[in-house]
Amino acid sequence: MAVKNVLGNALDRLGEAIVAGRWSPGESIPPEPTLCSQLGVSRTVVREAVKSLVAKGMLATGPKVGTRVLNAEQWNWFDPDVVAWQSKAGLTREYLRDLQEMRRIVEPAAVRMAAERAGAQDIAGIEAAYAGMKDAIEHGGDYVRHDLAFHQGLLRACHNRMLVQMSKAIGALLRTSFEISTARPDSPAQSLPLHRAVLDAVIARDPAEAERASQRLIDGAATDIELVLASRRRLPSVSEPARRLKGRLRPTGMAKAR
Amino acid sequence: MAVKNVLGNALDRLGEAIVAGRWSPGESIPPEPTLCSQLGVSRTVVREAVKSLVAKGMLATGPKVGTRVLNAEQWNWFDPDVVAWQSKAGLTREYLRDLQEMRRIVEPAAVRMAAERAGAQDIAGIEAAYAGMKDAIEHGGDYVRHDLAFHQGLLRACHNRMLVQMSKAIGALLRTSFEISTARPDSPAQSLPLHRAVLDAVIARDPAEAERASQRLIDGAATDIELVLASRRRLPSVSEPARRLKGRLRPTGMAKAR
DNA sequence: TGAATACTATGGTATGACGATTGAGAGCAG
DNA sequence: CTGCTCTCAATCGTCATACCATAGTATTCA
Repeated sequence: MAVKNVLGNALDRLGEAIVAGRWSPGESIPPEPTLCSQLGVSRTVVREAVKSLVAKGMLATGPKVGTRVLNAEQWNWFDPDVVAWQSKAGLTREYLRDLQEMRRIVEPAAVRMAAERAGAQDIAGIEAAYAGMKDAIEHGGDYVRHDLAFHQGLLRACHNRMLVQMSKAIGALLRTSFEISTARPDSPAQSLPLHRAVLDAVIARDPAEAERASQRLIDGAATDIELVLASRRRLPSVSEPARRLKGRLRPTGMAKAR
Repeated sequence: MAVKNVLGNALDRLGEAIVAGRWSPGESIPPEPTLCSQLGVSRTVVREAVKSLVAKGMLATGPKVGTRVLNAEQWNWFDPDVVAWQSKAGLTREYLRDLQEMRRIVEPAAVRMAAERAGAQDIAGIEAAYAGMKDAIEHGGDYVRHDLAFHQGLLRACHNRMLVQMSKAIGALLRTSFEISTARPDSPAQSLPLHRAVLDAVIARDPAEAERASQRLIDGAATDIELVLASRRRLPSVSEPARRLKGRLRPTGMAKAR
């Protein structure tokens, strides 16, 4: 875990605040000098952080008009940072729904392509991830990490830059569905054979079967998530203003573990 | 068309150079002072431009190690700027292929969802775009713009933030497929009824039919593109270094139309 | 010869100054 | 009193400079 530099901290805090709904879309965030004191950094850093957020489609700036928060539809939802901030701020119902729908559409198709195109290296990587998952279940260990690697390997094996992009976002979904399986400890063990089936179909170069197996795998995770979505009274929602943070952002500048 | 500020120009020139393959992945771009003189701007601007590119996943920086170009797989391919730069640098075979595959997967599914969820406003927008397309064919006019609006409206009507994101990238593909129809002037007229069919199915709230109609529409465009891909001897490719640009970047600082 | 140390190139941060743009209120005419 | 114009000021945009932090690289010494 490396420590982040000053800019990284400021960027994260701003990004998290925006994603958490600290300011509603269209609203202006405080002017640069104010942010400087609130974040405890120089104007240089504030400006570079803002520039990064502009680049991610979250802010728009203009002289005199201030720096405004854009509508969430314009954010780069495939950006790893945006995904991380959203995950930290709390996965809303809408976000999980969007993510799940997207995954349901993209992953089976990508797996189908992977069955046609995966190279030996791709398969070796996925096989290693599978071994890690199995080992984690049998002897304890970091299951999520290998699960992530499995799906990411699958997505990468389709050799399509656009589709690979989505693996980052899907990662957030996987993390959540594992969070959930805390309540259902048998979940990983149950889904392991489903993973195996996908991998076997890819190795056998059977696109149709690979697609079906992938769908079964995703549907299993989907029901898990829906169970929890239904059980939780309410999820933290972007639409409810983060009134607790109404004061200034905490101006701590201490290095943060990543 | 508004004029861009200094940062916008510097950012575009850097972004275009990177996308055009001016430096290969892993290679360091010139140090900041060099970029300052090459681009004719202050270090502040160079740094903010670099920060934007870092935010888009194209660069990584570190003290002493320099600023390195990341592998193209890590770029935010759904970022409008990245798409624009790639389009300007020349659409490579691989890029068009990736884009087309992605569209083939996503758009029919999105249209299916749109048929279930589209509101009156969504449909009104798409209907207006269709009218624009028809008018452009019959009386001349900007066909592409309305075609873009049509598909973008469709994607937005599915009310899924992730899927909406992709409309930006698909726009680049549509522009290309229209560029192509210069060689086949009847193409728009032929595809108009296909568009109508999609819209009708959405209005009728018939998801299955909407999906099929969308597939027909996309396949039509796909064959057009493949024809041109096959006819062109070779497309400008990122893999071939942009040797013509070997000297310094042109240091013109003039305002540019956007 | 190898390892510890000093050096240096390069990005990271802070500060101050001035320019450019535009929203908003003041002031004037009708 | 209403409506237009015009000035003003708030805020971002750009530049310049200085110094710090980090990590390769060279140098020196055992």
